[in-house]
Amino acid sequence: MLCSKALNEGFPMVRKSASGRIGIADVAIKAGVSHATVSRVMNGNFTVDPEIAARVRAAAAELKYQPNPVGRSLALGKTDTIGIVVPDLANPTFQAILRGLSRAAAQDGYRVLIADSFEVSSEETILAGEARRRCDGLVLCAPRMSDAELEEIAPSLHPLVLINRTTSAPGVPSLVVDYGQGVQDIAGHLVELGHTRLAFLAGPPRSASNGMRLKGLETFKAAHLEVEVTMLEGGSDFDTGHEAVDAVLASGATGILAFNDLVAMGLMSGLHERGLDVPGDISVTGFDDIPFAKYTTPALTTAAVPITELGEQAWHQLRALIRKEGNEAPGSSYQPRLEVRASTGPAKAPRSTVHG
Amino acid sequence: MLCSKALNEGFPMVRKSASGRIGIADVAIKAGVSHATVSRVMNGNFTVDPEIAARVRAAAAELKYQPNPVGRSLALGKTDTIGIVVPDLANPTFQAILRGLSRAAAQDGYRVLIADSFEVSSEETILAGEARRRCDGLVLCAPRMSDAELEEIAPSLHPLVLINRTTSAPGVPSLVVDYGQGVQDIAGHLVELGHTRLAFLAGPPRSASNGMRLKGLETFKAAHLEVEVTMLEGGSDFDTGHEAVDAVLASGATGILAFNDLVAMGLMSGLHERGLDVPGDISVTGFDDIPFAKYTTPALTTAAVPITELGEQAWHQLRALIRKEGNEAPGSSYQPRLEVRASTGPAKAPRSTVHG
DNA sequence: GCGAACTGAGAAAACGCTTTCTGGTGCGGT
DNA sequence: ACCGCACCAGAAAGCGTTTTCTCAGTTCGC
Repeated sequence: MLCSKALNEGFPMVRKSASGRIGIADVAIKAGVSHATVSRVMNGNFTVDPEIAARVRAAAAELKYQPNPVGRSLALGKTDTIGIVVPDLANPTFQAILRGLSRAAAQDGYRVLIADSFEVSSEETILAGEARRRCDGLVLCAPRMSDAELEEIAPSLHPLVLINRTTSAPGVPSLVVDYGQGVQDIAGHLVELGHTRLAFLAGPPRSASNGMRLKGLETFKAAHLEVEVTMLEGGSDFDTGHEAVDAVLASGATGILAFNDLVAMGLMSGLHERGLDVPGDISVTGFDDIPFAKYTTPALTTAAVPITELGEQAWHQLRALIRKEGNEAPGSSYQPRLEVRASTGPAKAPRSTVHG
Repeated sequence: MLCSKALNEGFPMVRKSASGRIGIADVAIKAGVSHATVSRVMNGNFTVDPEIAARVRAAAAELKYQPNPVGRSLALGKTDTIGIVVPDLANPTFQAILRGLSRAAAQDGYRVLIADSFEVSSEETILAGEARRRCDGLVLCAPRMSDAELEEIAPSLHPLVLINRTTSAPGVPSLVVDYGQGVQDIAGHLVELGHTRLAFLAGPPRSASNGMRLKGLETFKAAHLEVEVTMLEGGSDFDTGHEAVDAVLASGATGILAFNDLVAMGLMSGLHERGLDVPGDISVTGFDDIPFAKYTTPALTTAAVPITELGEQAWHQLRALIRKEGNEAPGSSYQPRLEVRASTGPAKAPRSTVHG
């Protein structure tokens, strides 16, 4: 008590650079003008006498003054920051989206704040809310939460853009890859090569993109009754593929559609260890066309998704929302492009069905 | 003029939720208490009558009130956010660091803001400054800027931790991987296998970790005069390795130390296309032990770096700095672990030197 | 030569929160 | 019964900006 009082007496309202960091006030004092004028100069407001402006600029330079972004944010009501929530930062797909988003946003002077939900869907809601409050907008990447929950929180997250997920909440653009068409293209490719027994090594159950693939395969099966398609449980990483070898062999399939490139690579590796030849014995396909896919042995047949571009587009959509351009949130769909490489080849010996 | 005046008269200082978003004031009004009390309740201050606290909590819940982090940040002088600057977000190494950092920081309630300098060193200084001002601390990842510049800006960036780079500026912990020892281990492994002609496929010239590798190789050469080591220019990605095939073959080396796993994979892919066998004809090694390394064909011999852990440790160091624990910024060095897999084998035919 | 319009800069309010300061109430001690 | 102390909640002062408001000093027009 006494102490603090004594201190205050010794230091009567001087404060100056109390926080240690120099602020607008210091510049104002040094230049002999008011805070307001300094602010005007720093923001390029031309209603300031050029001579005074020069003096302020000199003072600012000398003190190496840089405006405090937090103060600015509070006054301006914007942070020049956007947030992105991803289910798993270790996943190359989300890394690529993040990269595209970050690059595009940076070009407009925005930074990105990341939030990794580690695939636990209950965290997503909280993370999204927190991130949104600190930012001017949010990108929700393949959220694992339920449709109902997504729809419920969407309004409070606006401006919001969704990647690989849709919602009926209004004003929320969605950027989705047409995984359904992609798997159909891949399956078609395998059938053309003579495969009649296919297997799909599925992804994370809660993943919407996995759902889209499953739906695509249903469509495919309906159109190709002669083809047998086995569904196998899986995941989204290497190890999933590696551990699925037994299940894959047990299925008797000769053409394997892996959930994504990672799973395909794990699977190929496992098959190789068993002494099986790809594509001699079994054809394997991936999805995404991650950079590595070109360089596996054999090079992986896959469906290329312009994933970095997706991140970039996400920023453009979000920017439009932030700027309140009444673009009615179009959203868009991306068609994967079949990329035939060396991991697929003619079926070895059709076992269950005889053609021609 | 007249308009605005009329407006003000009609709306005399009501404001309420001017920003559209509900604030502490709304809760205060609803609960019939002051802002201060709401703040106290929200922050778990127990000097509030339980009954009033309950009323406030009810009001907050009903209005779905969430404190505005920007206002909080300004008042508290902290943002609960840290920044990380990386030279290239596409590089798996930096992705892994980011992941480790993000995960560790999240556990302490901190978020991370990313800044990608795209390998242009002049951007780094600006990005670092901007990021730092928005955050409570900064991680500078393998900065490409000069030692002088780094030392100059380091004080203004404090709390700061460096990854794979050191500086003489005080109070800046450094987390470095001992790449020098790593390449020596790898080179030693190749020599044990009988290789006497090695080649090093270098990384980005400005990369400090590349410098450490070069230094390590110098040490190695001094200790193994019988071994010839060719230096080849390179980079840090797949394509670098893929395009280096000619240079590698021209060198006549039988053991190739690639800058990292990516380069090694690209190289193996290129060699495979030329019909060369790894490790039959040429042994190839990588560095980092990225997740993919286990799954290449042949599986890649490499030096494993606990890179995610590095990101994690970076957070712990930064946290200590933020909390002003006087830990005198120890920093630490990580030893890579040689991971022998299938991409290295006995030298085919020692050409220039004959042993025992 | 005087009022109106204009210019430019300072004063002050606002942004949304935390925290110190202040003051009223109720209690216990003497 | 009175003084003092502890308690608790409101008032207000920050935090570092931007921006509106205000007002003094000019300039212009008539």
